[in-house]
Amino acid sequence: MPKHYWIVKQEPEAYSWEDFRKDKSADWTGVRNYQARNHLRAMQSGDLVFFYHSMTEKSIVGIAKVIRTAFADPTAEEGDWSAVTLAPLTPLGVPVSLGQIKADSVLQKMALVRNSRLSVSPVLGLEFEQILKLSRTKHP
DNA sequence: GCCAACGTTGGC
DNA sequence: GCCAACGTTGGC
Repeated sequence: MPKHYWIVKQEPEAYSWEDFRKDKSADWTGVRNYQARNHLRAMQSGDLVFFYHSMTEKSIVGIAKVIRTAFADPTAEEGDWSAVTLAPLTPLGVPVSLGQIKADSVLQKMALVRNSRLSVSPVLGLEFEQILKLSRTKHP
């Protein structure tokens, strides 16, 4: 059982869930924000990670898994930055939109909503379950 | 395309 | 150490 849950954001035009699925795994590099970096460093092997499409889609589209914990980001030319390796686990049955998240009493307090600019944020167990529940439910 | 929120930088 | 200016991100 994973101990922690996370959410990472990505512009689908830059690197989509579909790209990720084809690659089978991806090094999560390029994070240049200390808060986000610290979240990367706190990830443990087997932790589950929601994959969020920002900008054009604004929806959680899949679940990934941490398969390698934090290591020095090879793309960083200077500074103390970290990366992890993620692998796609499963797409969500129905993507969960930011609109749904904001309308949900459990989810509207999510770090994702409170700080929309943070590219890596923690997700509570309760929030994780609630998102899974929404992803199994069709909505108009 | 605009703007709000946030982070970073640099002058004092 | 404070704060104004600037840059970046992402929602609308």
